[in-house]
Amino acid sequence: MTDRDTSHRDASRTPAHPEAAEIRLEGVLHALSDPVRLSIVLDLAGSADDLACSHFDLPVTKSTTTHHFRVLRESGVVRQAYRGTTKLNALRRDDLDALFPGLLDSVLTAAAAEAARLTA
Amino acid sequence: MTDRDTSHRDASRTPAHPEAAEIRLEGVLHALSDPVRLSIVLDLAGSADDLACSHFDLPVTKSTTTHHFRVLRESGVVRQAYRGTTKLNALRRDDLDALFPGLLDSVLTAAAAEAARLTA
DNA sequence: CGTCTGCTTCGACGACTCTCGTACCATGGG
DNA sequence: CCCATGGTACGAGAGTCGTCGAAGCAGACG
Repeated sequence: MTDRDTSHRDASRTPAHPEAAEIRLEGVLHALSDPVRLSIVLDLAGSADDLACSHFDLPVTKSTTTHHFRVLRESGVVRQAYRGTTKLNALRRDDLDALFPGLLDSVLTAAAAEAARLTA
Repeated sequence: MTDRDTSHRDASRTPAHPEAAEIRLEGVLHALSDPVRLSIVLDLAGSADDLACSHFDLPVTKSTTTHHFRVLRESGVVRQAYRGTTKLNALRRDDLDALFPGLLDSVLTAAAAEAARLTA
């Protein structure tokens, strides 16, 4: 722990994220087409700031949860960062809005509308 | 063939479409997450009116084309109707806009933007 | 009538997805 | 230092998806 003091800190454990220019529309749509992932995104959008993975109450095991978060991360929908033992998740609102203006909002609105429609 | 005189005419050969209330957001997003289908929708949106299946120049065989059009129809994205030997396709803009306001437009805009971004 | 065109149906195959359980690692606290 | 906690890695299994070719059907047209 001399000059590599920060090597095992938060930033170094950050998993690989695609650049904004690497985000593909098909990938985003595919990521959002899964009910579990859509609920994650919906929950994430409803909260003001980052949420830990453990916050979500999903009907799948931890392995599957990891898988879904990876799909969301690799498609460019969320950004993940470690903080201690937990992992914080945040929507990449800025990047998505810049690339696909209005898309995220309309999907979120549509998801909320559909949820209301089906539970009515 | 007495009272069922119209049974083999255009309307009767119309394949099954989901009701507007049956359209699911996940299904729509999944349908749009395939490059071939997205290009179909894009082409369909660019044209003023219905387009025949034969109009599209897709990099797949005819069997696969049929498959993609079925996915689009069954997810509620397009409406299909026969006219003679050809089949006409049209976006279900009204239904989609009513269910998911702004979604279709933002996807179309995003697809056009991405196409321009990748061919630049 | 015969044939051509446009689309469908039916397997089939490879690839990918979602799911899981188990084993594992890395951080933080007693 | 040891263990509890939160998340990951690695198969593995069931299911779905995209693709194709070959065969078939329904109108159109000579």
